[in-house]
Amino acid sequence: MFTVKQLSQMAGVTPRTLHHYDDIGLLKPSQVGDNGYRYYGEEALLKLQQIMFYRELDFPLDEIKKLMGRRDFDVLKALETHKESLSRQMERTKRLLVTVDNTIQYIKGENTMSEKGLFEGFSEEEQEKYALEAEQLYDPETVRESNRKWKAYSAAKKEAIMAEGKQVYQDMIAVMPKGADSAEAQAVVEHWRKHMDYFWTPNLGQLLDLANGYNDDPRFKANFDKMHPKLAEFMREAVKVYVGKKRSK
Amino acid sequence: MFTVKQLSQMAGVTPRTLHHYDDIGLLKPSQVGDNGYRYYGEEALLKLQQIMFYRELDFPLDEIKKLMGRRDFDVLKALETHKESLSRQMERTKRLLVTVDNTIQYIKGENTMSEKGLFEGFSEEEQEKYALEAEQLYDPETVRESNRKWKAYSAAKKEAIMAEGKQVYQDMIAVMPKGADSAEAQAVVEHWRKHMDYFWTPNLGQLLDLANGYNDDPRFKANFDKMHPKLAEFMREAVKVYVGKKRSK
DNA sequence: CCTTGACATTAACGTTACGTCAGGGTTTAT
DNA sequence: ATAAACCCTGACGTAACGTTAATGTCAAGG
Repeated sequence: MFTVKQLSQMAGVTPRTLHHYDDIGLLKPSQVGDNGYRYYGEEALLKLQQIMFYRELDFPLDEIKKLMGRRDFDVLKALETHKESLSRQMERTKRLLVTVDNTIQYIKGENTMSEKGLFEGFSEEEQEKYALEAEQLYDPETVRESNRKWKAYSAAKKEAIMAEGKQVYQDMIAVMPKGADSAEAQAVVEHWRKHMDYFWTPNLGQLLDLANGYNDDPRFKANFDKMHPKLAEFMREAVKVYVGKKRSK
Repeated sequence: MFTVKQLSQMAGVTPRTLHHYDDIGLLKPSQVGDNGYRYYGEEALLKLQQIMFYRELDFPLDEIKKLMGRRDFDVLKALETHKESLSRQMERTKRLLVTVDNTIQYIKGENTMSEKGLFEGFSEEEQEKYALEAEQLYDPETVRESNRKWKAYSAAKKEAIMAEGKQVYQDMIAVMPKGADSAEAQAVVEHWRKHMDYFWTPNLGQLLDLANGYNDDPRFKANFDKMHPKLAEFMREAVKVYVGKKRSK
């Protein structure tokens, strides 16, 4: 017979944990003394080890409770289910990692930017850094072309282009009340498309990808959010409509 | 000015969430009416979007609170830290997935086992299934040799070997009180090593790997736990001592 | 026998980020 | 005027214990 402390040390948990398991009826002591002391036997140790095995797998306690002493088949099903949830969790974590990474890159870019006193949002370095990843996300050739084109511009020209870009987005915000499928919004999208020619000439599919990228890429998203919190989303909608109309023609 | 519901719908959260953020001082309303109603402005929407961005990355609220309106450099550090914790989480989940998978395999094996009425723990099927993974964990050639050897034995011989194996483990349990470095325990390890010859002849490093495998592989672990909850661990210790002594000679 | 230290008990609050009533005002539309 | 829809403030519930707090028990030594 073991006392709480003894058992807890053998199993590598705290006495409090045993109290808790007793409270919720997951692991009752084999005996209880007149003094109220809990006493556990060998079989309790085995049970506790089973419990801890499932705990390591992140099963919640009441799941474990239902699982213990069940037939293998049920356990099997539970494990399969659990496996899927673990898989989903991993996918999610993977995504989060990418996002964090992107954001880190973004902030680093923004830092260099402000150091160099460039106008906010799309510094040259940022463009380059972005290009590296963009090559994987989008089409490598077009991205490289975009970069070549951009670099060829003079500094003044660059600023003019950026300013025009900002204007486009401001226009976009202005027509938001009209709705993404309004004539006004569609006109701005048209303008935006022409503006893109400074970089490269996207086809309809790439236009969609770009609008989606504005939402999904945190560096873009952050810049758009600065202008208007709904801008990125609105553009996605508007571009979707635009492309839909163009294609149906 | 937006009411709670309006803002909540724009941002995709519940009003309760806004109440909560107000309570903890993470996002206060821009104004509060005489009736006690909360009213939020555009800037609150921006802030909320920021908050939700961090929330998506699984930052706890008080972290976000500290982070908001901080200089980029601090945010960068926080993100780097967070990235590491995400990485760790992913490693862990990866490990759990492997374990769950192993366990599922183990249970399936146990089922076939009992169907075929073989003695518990190490059925032939189980051996084979195990071999597949063992080839990746250990050395493929030796594992294959082990399998060839094992298959060559008659059923009676197999049972005899298994029985001897059980005896070895019982002996091991018997000497546990003496300690892993006791002469008695070391003698049993010696015996165990000879016993392994029925399968193959491990060198010292492989001996260690085996003992570790007893602890890390859930199918082995479960069988060992049936005999004694501390057996696997004790064997690891004893074998470590054994190998240490042999090597120093 | 008494004290001391190590151990045991129960009770109850703290943690995280809200969900979910409950009870009761306010605004808006009909 | 009245109902629908919305607002408010509590306050409990969640998961799995950690952490005091107040108090009882046991074994050993003086």
